[in-house]
Amino acid sequence: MTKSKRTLILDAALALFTINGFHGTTTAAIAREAQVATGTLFHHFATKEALIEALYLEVKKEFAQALLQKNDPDSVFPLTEIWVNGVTWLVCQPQKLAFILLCSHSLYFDKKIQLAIWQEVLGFFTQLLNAGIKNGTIKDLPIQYLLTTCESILLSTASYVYALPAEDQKAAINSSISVIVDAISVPGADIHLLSR
Amino acid sequence: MTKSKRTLILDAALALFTINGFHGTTTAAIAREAQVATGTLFHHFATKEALIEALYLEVKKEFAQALLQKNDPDSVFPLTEIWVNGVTWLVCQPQKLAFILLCSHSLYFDKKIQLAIWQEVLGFFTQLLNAGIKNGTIKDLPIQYLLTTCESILLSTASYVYALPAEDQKAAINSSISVIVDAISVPGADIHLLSR
DNA sequence: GACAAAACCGACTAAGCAGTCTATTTTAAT
DNA sequence: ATTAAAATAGACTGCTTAGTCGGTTTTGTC
Repeated sequence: MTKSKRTLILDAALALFTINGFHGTTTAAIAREAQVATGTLFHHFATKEALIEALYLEVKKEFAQALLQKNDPDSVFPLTEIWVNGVTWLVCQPQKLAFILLCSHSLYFDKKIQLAIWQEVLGFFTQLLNAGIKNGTIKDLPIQYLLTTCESILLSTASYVYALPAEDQKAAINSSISVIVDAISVPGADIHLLSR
Repeated sequence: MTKSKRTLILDAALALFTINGFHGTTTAAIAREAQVATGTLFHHFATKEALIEALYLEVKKEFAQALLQKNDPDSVFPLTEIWVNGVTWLVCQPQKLAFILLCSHSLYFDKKIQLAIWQEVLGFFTQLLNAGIKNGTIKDLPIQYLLTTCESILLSTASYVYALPAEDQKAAINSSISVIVDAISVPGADIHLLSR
């Protein structure tokens, strides 16, 4: 089965947005890149903004799934596994990383976009942090602050690691674990308590 | 002395950019907000992009000066003083915080903008970190990674603190110190070594 | 006060863009 | 095979917008 035009359009949009930004990318350019007529583009997406929103939803959904992916069936999703999942996925999907970065402060999205699966990630992570606070491994700071801190360090770490030569990336990801862990956990506490 | 038109234009641009973004703000709107003719705007700034660049330079310069500001004459600029300087300034200048956030991933700036004073900040901070690595207080990670980590935590902390009620801000800033310090320093090392 | 230079004004324009419209092709169901 | 619906095409349009231009006012200097 060949890729649908809709997918081609989204792929083209992702590529162009991450190079030229939302403003710098015209719908005509997206259509051209996708080898599709502008009419087709607007058949699938009512407006340019709807296209951006659809792309945002898709990327965020993929990202959420990557974060919650279970690699080790015995694992119970400790913080570090989610961390490595996240950085690794972002580094392997640099366009999506750039897109998420672009969206994060773009002001293009007035209204909050509902995204069930992302709420799930947030909920899961919140639970993990709360448990950690309770058992004394995570600093007793407002959850919201812990979440935004994790997110911003995650994104900046991924950006940094991506720029590295491939052979250094794995080691850099491992080093980054101590940064996030020390940032939010109580000094000296037993990290492994977080696994439960 | 009354404000120059040039300043009025920059003020208006800052206000509008942080609300509607670069694309969402027309030069006509900036001129209107500044109570100035469009001709005047283009007399002071050759193009819209030149205006954005000028605004960026000014804001970044102010920010750099705020970071390096000496409050305590006896102090030798330890990391935490710079940190508190930075967060406090950003929280007190929310428009400039929003603008810096906006610029940080905007793709509007193709070429690197030279900014002597910012190089100075970076140089100073780099020196501080290197000294810390040498005396075992700062983690032995690549300077570039330490710098971007500090910057991203700084910005996300400021965003978070700004959203808090005024009476909680001071405490939140103090809590944030442990986050940045633990993130980049060697667990158990004597923090005060950093002051030298 | 005469003169030039700089600052200022706002109507105007040329280009670029999102989105439309009508016509054509493909898909799928009966 | 027929037919309706969905997908596709691309020329076209009306609006928006960055930037211009000729003229006017302000500022500073001798």
